[in-house]
Amino acid sequence: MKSEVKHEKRKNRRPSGKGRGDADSRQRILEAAVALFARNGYGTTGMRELASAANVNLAMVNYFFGSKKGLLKEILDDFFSGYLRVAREQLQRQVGTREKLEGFVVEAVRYFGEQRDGLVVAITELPHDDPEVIEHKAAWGRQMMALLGETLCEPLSAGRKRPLSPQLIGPLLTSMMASRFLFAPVTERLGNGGAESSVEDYARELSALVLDGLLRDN
Amino acid sequence: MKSEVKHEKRKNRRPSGKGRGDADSRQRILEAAVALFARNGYGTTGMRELASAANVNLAMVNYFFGSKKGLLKEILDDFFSGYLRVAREQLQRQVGTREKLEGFVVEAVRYFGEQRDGLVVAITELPHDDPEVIEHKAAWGRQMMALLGETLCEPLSAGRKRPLSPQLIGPLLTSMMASRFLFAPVTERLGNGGAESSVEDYARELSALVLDGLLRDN
Amino acid sequence: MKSEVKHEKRKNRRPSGKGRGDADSRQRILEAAVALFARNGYGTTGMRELASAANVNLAMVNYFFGSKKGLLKEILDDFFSGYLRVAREQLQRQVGTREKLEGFVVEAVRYFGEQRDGLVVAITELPHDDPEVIEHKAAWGRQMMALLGETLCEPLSAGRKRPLSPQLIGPLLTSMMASRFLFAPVTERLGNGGAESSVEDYARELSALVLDGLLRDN
Amino acid sequence: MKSEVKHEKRKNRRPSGKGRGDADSRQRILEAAVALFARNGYGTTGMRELASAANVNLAMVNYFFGSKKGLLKEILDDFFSGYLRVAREQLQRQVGTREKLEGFVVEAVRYFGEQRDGLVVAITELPHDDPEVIEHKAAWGRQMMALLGETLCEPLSAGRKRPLSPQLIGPLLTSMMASRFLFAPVTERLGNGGAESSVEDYARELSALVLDGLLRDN
DNA sequence: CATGAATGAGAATTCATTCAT
DNA sequence: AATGAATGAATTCTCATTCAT
Repeated sequence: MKSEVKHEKRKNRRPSGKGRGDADSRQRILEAAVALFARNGYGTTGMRELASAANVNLAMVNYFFGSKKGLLKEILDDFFSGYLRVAREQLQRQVGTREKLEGFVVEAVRYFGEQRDGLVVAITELPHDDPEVIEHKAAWGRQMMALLGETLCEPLSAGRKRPLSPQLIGPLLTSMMASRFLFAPVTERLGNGGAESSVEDYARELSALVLDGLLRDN
Repeated sequence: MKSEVKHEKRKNRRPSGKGRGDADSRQRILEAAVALFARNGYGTTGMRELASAANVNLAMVNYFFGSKKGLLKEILDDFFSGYLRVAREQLQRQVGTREKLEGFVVEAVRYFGEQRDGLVVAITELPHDDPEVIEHKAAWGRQMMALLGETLCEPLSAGRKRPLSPQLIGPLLTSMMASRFLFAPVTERLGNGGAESSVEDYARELSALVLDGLLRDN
Repeated sequence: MKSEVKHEKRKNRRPSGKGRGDADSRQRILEAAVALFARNGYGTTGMRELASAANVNLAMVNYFFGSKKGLLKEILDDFFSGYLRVAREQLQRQVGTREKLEGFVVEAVRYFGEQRDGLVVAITELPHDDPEVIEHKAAWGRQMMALLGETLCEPLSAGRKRPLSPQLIGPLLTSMMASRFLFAPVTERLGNGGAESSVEDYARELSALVLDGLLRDN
Repeated sequence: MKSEVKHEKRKNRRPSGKGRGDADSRQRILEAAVALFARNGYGTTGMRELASAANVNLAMVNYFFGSKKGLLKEILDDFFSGYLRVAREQLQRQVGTREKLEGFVVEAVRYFGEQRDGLVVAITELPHDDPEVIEHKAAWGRQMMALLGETLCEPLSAGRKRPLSPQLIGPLLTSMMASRFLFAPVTERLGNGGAESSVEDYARELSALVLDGLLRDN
């Protein structure tokens, strides 16, 4: 309550200006948190574990983020805002639909690859309907849906019997692109001999699969 | 250790035939758990919450499942074994590849629809690499990969420059089919006016999208 | 309360007369209990652990002994009654004091060696003043004190300035004879090269020391 | 693991100098623990009981000592280090063997009298071979054995047929000196009319018996 | 005798959070 | 900005015990 106000002000503080190149505590917490939440789950990760991984005092987490949930919200916001930005950049270009989609898939997959842990946290927390967090997710979802509706569903639905709704392809595309990263801990255990393709190849392959299905009018 | 053995034996017990219409405690725990884990996350759900939802004494959870993690493992096993069964039934039929895939998607989506909560638990716990749980997931993954390799990747890779690996399409197909259920809590918040398509329609639509992409040789 | 009555009756039951040579459950429980209590402590040992070590159903412990504490009391009684019996046999003989004492030390040490676990339980539970158990211990203590007073303290005090009280030499003798067994888990860790003397030698050595002191060379 | 390090540092903290006459929490816990463990046994004493006896919050025990076992280890270390110190002070003096032994017995008994509870905990936990605790005990045992070997066994064994090993007389002397305190709860129940000798008298009497034996009149 | 289910209390531990310094 | 102490509630799990079968 009161702490919300407090850390709202602190949110964009700079590293205390000591001139040291030392990464500041706030950032270290964020990095440790996204890594731990991704690997152990939000609920399972304790704040002591987190504080010691970030090499900060336990009380600093609440000092900077107000609460554990505030930390989660910031992680989700960071991830979703980046995802939405990438989507906007690609889907609002003035090019053909195929090109738009290709660009979106390639760049979104690249983003996912860079933000693996953020992605995993976002996806695994998606279905959990915590009252404080769910509205955050819905807000981002709304924006993404609107974007997809305008830039993709309209042109794609043109030649189709049944129109494609953003409610269908939003989750669908996101899930597809995320699949590799979501399953990574398991597929790595399967010992495929290290023949794992690069993220770039994965993006291209995925793009092709997606496109030639979606573009085919049925 | 020793308790593992014990409740292994208890696993398939019948309701003790007391003539009471009262459902078996073990089953009630399982049902309450899958629902709560799906909605709140495994780590976030407490055993008090769970026990009271299942209307059993708190200690019964440990009595039947040994630990909270044991309960999770059983939920995961239940879901994955059903998924694998459905996959086998559809993919090992002696029909064309298109028909096989259609059958798989339709039936798997139906299964996912019936086991929404189990699906959500399985997916959201996928990336969390708990040492005790990860091997369970890997074991099921291996079987699924083998099945997909034999029944899908081989025929599909025939006319392609680069072969399709089960490591790619396993996660991909699963994610696609799961996407609707995974995002449900968010999409429901978006107020699409209840114009949600039925699971059957969803399955067919998905099947079409998947197929015409995958079958096109590029 | 009511169970006291119940198991009082059961106390001296015979093995159900099936004619099988199989040691009966009650005995197995007793043996497992004395071993576990000695090694892990009474409070630390759980009844599940006990039941499984004795290879009996968990409920059988309460069936036979009424409660965990009842089991302890029986163990203590078993040990103390045997100790008192040995003491009586040796100390009430019509021989010289030295011979009496020698006999007592040798036979008591032998008994301790045979009942190591019982000894350890008795000694380690000695100082713990549980209201239900303490009277048991006091009752045996009284008998032992009386015996020592009559048979040892009187003759020994004859030529002394200050008389030897049973309150002094009772604990003293018992502790001395028990010392080897009490410290065994630690001394075994010290790696004395296995050059451990036999219980018989230990008894003789101890007897000499008790009688003539450390400074006397024998 | 990580918490081990933390409270290692906390170990020798001073009372935070708040000017409050209030004794340090850590110390209060230690004192309450040694008293309760001595009277009820380590396993039987609960942490709620302990916390409320020490008048601290339940969580402080783990905060300061990491675990209940950590608390036990510290209690044992405190007692054994003091015992070893007393032994060193007396046995390493440059005096005759008789005088050394007399000094040792008198001072050790005095120490035992001052640390009754610590003594009782140490002795009653001696035979319980908890993997985490046993090495602690063995470490102290080794040092004591070495000391006794050098300072006592060598001179004493001079005029003897069979040499006296520290493995024999270490436990023996310790047990003898501890006997009074170990049996106290029982002997007090015996109602000897309060004619209990002082600790100093006990020490002297014991010293005489040890040196010259029961049969020698002194 | 023996069993498995069940119970409620309690175990030790960890939780997220607060606060004075 | 940072710290260590402290808190009360909650955590998972185990306890000894009971009971119907």
